Amino acid sequence: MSAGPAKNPSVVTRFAPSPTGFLHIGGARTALFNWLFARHNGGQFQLRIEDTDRVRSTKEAIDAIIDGMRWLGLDWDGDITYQFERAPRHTEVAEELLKAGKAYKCFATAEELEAMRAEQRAKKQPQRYDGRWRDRDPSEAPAGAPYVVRLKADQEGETTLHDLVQGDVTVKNAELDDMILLRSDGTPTYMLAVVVDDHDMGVNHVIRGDDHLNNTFRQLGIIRAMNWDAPQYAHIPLIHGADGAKLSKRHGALGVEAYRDDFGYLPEAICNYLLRLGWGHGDDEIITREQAIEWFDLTSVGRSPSRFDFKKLENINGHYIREADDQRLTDLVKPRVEKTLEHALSSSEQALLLQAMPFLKSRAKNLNELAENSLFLFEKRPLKLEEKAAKQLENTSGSLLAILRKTLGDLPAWDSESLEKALHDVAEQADLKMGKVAQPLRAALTGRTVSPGIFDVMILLGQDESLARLDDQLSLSPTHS
RNA sequence: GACCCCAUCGUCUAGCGGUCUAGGACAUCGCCCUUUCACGGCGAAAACACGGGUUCGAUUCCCGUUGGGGUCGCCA
Repeated sequence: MSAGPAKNPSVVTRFAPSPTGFLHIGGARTALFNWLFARHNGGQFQLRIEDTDRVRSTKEAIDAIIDGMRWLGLDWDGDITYQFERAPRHTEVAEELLKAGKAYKCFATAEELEAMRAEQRAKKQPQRYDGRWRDRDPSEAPAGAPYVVRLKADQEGETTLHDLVQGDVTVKNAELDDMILLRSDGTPTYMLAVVVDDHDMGVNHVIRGDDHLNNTFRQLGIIRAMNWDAPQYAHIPLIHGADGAKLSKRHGALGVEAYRDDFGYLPEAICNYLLRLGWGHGDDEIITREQAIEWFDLTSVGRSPSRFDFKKLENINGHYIREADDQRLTDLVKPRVEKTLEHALSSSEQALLLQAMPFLKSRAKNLNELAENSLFLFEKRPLKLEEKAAKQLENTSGSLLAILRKTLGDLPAWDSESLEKALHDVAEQADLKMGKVAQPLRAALTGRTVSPGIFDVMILLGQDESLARLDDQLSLSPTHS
């Protein structure tokens, strides 16, 4: 039954995106892992919007993130926390640290610091704040001069992080400089805010991108200064583009809504793909949400970055399309078809789409292909033939089409059995292989060389429409005119 | 430049000292099924980065090299 790793209902995870853009694919995976870990343990999964950057944070981005989370089925517990609203609390902690002598005021100007860094760069020294105000008294500063509050970080010893994914990572405390807690305008920085929020929200498992690994040591400094318990950390490797470099737009660094709207992927396919990127469960490839919840654990998360592979995503998406409910697919494909057709589908056309879905869905890897492949059902006569289809008909004798037209026209019953027999008879009489008969017929009926089975096509189209489309081609046939 | 992380087929991965003549999946290439295209089935090709150790024995442990990545903001 419960084959998965041991459960711990006290687990609290969170996803904390900054709303400066859409929910990108890497963020989606981080959210998924946090969600899975919480659900597996029967714990809590929280959503926190890190909107402390007032200039770059937008309402649109917040909506896009929430929309993306919902689409992927990643539901969170409780209300969304907006970090900016908690600024007073962050400031309070900074003041407390200041009072306890664990933080201090630094009056160095931005220009001064830039000069310091430039010098360090020139001397090929590590770039970090040199602690010039660490032991000076504020009275040494010009009256009323602006200042930032910095953490008085430990200079001696080293810190070892027991990361749930990366293992033990040790960094010398001397490597870390005194980070800014409060900006000169009094607003809290990200470093302070995350630590305080995670603590106050009871977050005990921080699962985030590898790019935060170095930050963790700084954050640990604040936690130590406050005498708080540190959460467990799990730094998951980043997703790279197909070329191994940082995920660029061209290589998939798009918002999840692009995967939904532009590429036509199903959320379950995205989740399955993302789950397998960096995490594995033996040889399992297709993993249901229930299995994922049951099996997910942090110890099986890989330590190396993985490359984003559209081909594999397409394959998985194709699998889920084949599995998906016909009505659901019809609803998803309808707007795409309507966009191409430039008019709304009538209720009978929608019914036809639904009826065709079982034959369409095994041939598509995404919803765009699905829509594209269904177009022949709705196109108005006379059909515009694809180049290959036109060529196919050119190479077909008009007499064969005429025989087909007559045979099919005389058919009293329009079901697959009758149609199959009719076509076989025609092929036999003309001494042709089935393909030589079916292909031109397909070209005439769909305008393409690729379609669902020819009998299915005829049934979907109906006898009248099928014959009419055949007539269209017959009237154009040189041997007939 | 400093610090940190990573390293199995083209890609995602299984492997947790002997079971490995290294398994699966995607992609690729054959064949089969077949009215086309898919689906499905069968098969092929394809990897332990390199060099040192440790060990009776390393893909698995340690060190180094190389190669990738991340971080060094009054951004998050």
